[in-house]
Amino acid sequence: MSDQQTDRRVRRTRQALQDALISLILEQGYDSVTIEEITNRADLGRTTFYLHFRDKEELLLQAVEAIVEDFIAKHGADMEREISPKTALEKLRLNLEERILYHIFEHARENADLYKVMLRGEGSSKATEKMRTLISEEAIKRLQYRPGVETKIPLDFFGSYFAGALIEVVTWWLEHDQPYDVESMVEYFQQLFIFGAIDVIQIEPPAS
Amino acid sequence: MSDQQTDRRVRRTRQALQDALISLILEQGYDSVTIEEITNRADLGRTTFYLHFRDKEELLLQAVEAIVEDFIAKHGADMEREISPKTALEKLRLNLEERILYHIFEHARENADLYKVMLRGEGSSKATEKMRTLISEEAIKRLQYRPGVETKIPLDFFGSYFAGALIEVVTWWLEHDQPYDVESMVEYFQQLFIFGAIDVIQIEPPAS
DNA sequence: ACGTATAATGAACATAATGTTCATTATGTG
DNA sequence: CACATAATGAACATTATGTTCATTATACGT
Repeated sequence: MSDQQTDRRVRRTRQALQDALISLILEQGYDSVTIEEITNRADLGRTTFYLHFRDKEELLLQAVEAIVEDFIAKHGADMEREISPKTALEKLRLNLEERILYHIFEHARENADLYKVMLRGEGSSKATEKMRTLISEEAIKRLQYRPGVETKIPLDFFGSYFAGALIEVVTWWLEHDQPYDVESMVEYFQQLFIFGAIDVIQIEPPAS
Repeated sequence: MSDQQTDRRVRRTRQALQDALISLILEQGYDSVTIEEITNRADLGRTTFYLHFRDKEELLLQAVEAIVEDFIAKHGADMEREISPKTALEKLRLNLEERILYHIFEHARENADLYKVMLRGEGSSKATEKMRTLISEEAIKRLQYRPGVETKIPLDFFGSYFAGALIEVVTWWLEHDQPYDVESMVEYFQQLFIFGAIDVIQIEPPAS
């Protein structure tokens, strides 16, 4: 976990700067945070900042990378497992813990502050952009591995749709202080994504 | 359309500032654009900017409001019409021109530059936020008007899911220079949203 | 435990953007 | 054409950025 390579002082300093930036963004928004405020909050000299990062954005991007790496370290194996071909129905029968969606919501809950900043524009746009791309690519990868698939819906369209829906729902959930538990969120999302809104939208019961 | 109330000079100035900001954002990103660059591009004195807007963000937000008002002026009627209760299947039978989704993609195409800036973080986060909220609320409104609806999926969840998916897909489409025509985009989106990914994901044919 | 390498510091400075004031000029409006 | 109001640009105060450098503090290997 903690880099044995880098000087302890460096690790401490970077972590302090990162934490300071996140908390400041949550308090007053990304734009208005100054380098001086960050270093004050982190109890460091202003010049120290420039020893490690070029600007605010670079600091935030590294925070995003760190959290993504953390997720992959913990759940990379699950992700590979879930990619192995299954029908949608089979996937629904997986245990909660076997579903990657479950781990995503869990991870978001555990790192709520950072996720809020990463996902919604309260952070820098490039940080959000990075997350979006990662999720979209992951969704596309899952689809590509299915050999027999034939569909008129283009892969990137599919990826964007999935990433957009997921990120927005996670963001909404965090910003409203997690009004439902993780299990429910996974349920709702899978319902809507796999079976669509047809059951939700229609008034009459489905023609059985 | 063009306010008969306000001085022609004011209209011209504001429009010029707006256009300058949008084009500059698309060239170099929101953050790095300065007031002076905006007024130079618009061929105006720097002080003139402060006669109309407090800062960059206010200017961009007004641009967003303007484009939303433009959409509502043009398609507000269609939106009301579509809200009148129909089953999902009935909705699919509507003519393209009767579907609000169609007009959304069309409007995005016609105002591609502004939409790109509004929707993705290349603009300020508050602008994006505003659009997201508007779309989410509209989606929720449609659902609420259906009296008999019973579902375990919370309304706000539904709204976020819809808004996230739609915005992301429109953004992807614009940023990739509209690789499919409007009709196809509407088709793809409706397919995925209403009937879900089950047809896309599964390998075996559905157990009929 | 010690010496060395390297990190953190704070003062100083140059540069650049912001936001305001004000007297003057230009331009739409009725 | 007269009047109201918009645009202008010079001047100025303020604030953030980013860099340099000599000095102090601290982690690391032996």
